[in-house]
Amino acid sequence: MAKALKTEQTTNEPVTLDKTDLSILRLLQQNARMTVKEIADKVHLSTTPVHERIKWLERSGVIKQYAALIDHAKVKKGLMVICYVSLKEHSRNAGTKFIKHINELPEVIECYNISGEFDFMLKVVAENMDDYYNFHVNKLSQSENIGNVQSVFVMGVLKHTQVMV
Amino acid sequence: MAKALKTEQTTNEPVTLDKTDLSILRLLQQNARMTVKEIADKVHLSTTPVHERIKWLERSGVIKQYAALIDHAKVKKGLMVICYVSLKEHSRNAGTKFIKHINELPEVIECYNISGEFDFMLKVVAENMDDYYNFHVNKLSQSENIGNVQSVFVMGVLKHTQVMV
DNA sequence: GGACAGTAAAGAATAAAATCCTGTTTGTAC
DNA sequence: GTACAAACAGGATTTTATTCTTTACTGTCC
Repeated sequence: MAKALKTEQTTNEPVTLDKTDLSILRLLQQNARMTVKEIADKVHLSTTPVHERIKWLERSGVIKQYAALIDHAKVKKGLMVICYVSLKEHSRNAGTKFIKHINELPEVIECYNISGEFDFMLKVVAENMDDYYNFHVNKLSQSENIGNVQSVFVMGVLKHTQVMV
Repeated sequence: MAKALKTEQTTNEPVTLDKTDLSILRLLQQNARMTVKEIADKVHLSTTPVHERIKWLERSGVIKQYAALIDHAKVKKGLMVICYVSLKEHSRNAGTKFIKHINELPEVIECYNISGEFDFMLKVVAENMDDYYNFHVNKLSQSENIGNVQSVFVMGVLKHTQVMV
């Protein structure tokens, strides 16, 4: 049980994954509830090595989380908006404050620092247009450092997968 | 066990969730491996009702998937790019072909139909700039119907949560 | 008020899965 | 060939999920 003994902790270094690791990852990305036995059958191994590999993938930080994915529309968050934001002031402190603000807004489910005209790209979910307008005017724009904001509305989700390896 | 008897199948209708359902959802969005017992303790119920509620959330389609989330950088997919695409021709058939193409490209992990200047927004992961360039030139642009393509590079992930309710 | 139906939950029994332990196989260095 | 380590199989043990049975609560009809 070599991998089990590696004390590889969460650093930012990429790790080396063999064919079996990748097969296991692909299966778990699609269904995190798949049992070790089921995975073992699919990768043609017994449960022990599969279990050890999964634990190693968790310890090494390759698998960073197991999450239940929710149907937006079912929970009355049918509107998705991509929202671009530029700041007026770009000091370290101003940026930190903005990020803190974003993290307190539950409507914002993703936020990226991006290249180009705007500073940030946000993925926002809301119940409907009124709800989004309220978020825009009363929450997002409350930060005094917000410059421009531009909204792009998502009209349809064509692909949304977790599988990337 | 009222909810257990509801034969609510996956439609697009929003469903009604009470406080307890929302608490359970919040926990599972953060950690899909949390045991029924742990959840039960946190929501101050026994395992039975919690188990039944979870099963109902699955059957009704509120929980659409359990997924292992991967650290991009760890699996050598450190570069994330937001990619805008407009098509030359907008017929139903041309759109369908594009979507089919997108679904065959593993680098594209998300694809949205959007409002505004471009038709689609793609989230793409690649190993590095060369890898992305190769994707852009040899894969994405191979569709004969591609008009404009614009790439925005993600310089940092500031927030990425599954929790939306 | 009291019987009744419907709903929600607790507690215990059972089934299934994860986890751990022991030993075997395989490849490699000496 | 022998020693050693990595990777694995099979089975024992522990933990968890699932099911079953019983109890408690709520509102309605008579």
